[in-house]
Amino acid sequence: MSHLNPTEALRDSDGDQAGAPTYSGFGDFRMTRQRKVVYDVLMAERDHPTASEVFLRAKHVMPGISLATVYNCLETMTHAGLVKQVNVDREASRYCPNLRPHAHFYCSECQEISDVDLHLSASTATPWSLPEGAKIDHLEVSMKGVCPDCQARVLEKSR
Amino acid sequence: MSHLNPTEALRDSDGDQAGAPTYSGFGDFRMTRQRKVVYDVLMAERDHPTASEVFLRAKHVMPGISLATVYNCLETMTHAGLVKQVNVDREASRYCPNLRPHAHFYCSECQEISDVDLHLSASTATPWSLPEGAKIDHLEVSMKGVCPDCQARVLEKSR
DNA sequence: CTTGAGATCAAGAATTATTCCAAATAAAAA
DNA sequence: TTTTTATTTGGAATAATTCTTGATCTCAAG
Repeated sequence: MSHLNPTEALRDSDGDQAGAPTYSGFGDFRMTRQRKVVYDVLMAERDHPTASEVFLRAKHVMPGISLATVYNCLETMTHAGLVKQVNVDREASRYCPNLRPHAHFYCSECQEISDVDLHLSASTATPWSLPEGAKIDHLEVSMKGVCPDCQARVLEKSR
Repeated sequence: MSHLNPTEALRDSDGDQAGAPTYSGFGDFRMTRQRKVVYDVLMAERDHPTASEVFLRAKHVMPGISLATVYNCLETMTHAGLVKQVNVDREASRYCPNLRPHAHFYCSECQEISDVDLHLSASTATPWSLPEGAKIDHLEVSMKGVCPDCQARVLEKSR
């Protein structure tokens, strides 16, 4: 819940030419103009764009930004824990700013990815039992199937 | 448990030169010599090799086999449901012949992947609740962390 | 205000896993 | 056997991502 929007750490956030903005560290890294753009782009739509899609969107705001930089920003922010990297099979990584524990549902009909909340606490039951003594850093749950909307459409057709 | 070893469908299974073996379809595809080799290689060790690793192992048995063929075989067999493709992040896909529902645990210390059984039945609780009306075809659960062995070693050192 | 150190950005080359292609070969069907 | 179809192969092509290198930027010290 209470999680400071990291871009608030950026003073002087108007335009991208005017007087050079003053930067300010956020956590362990500098919230530069390009990083802010990338982050804002991710926050703007709650979908799961690939790096190239982020790149395209970022160019609207900052035409000079480079793909390499977008990759850099995404990696930095992923490490910093501001965004999550989502992988479905071996397709291009996707990124999302949803920080709550969640799984991803990939619809093979409309190719959209949606979030599915995960309820993980010491008490909730899981369908797996970990080997004694293992330490878990990351858990990734991804599902592939047909989303409710598409499923409805499919059933409709076959009537 | 009772799951016919698919290579048993191959008559004349000795050597790979002798008189041309007689082939026989298995399910929907031909169990060719190279497919048998790839499958046997996977069954031989219960680890999670990448396509290149499978390729290397397969060459011991059939020196002339090509990487493209290994990829083809793995894809065919994955579709046929004989092997599972395992993806961890965007690293090279790995393959395993464990057909039971299971998750994968990737140890960031020893880089080994191990299987974690999944108990999925209509009755078992899951930490997620699916959107009403969705149809699930595949579920992939993968974890990253430190396996019991490495964890023990780590704790040992820090004492 | 200038300078130095270190971080970040950018453009393109390089890498890596994987797929595609077209020709050769092998297996199944006739 | 002959024909038909599937499979194998080696190499080229692709796509996402990483690497490299020099330019640029920020912060803090002088």
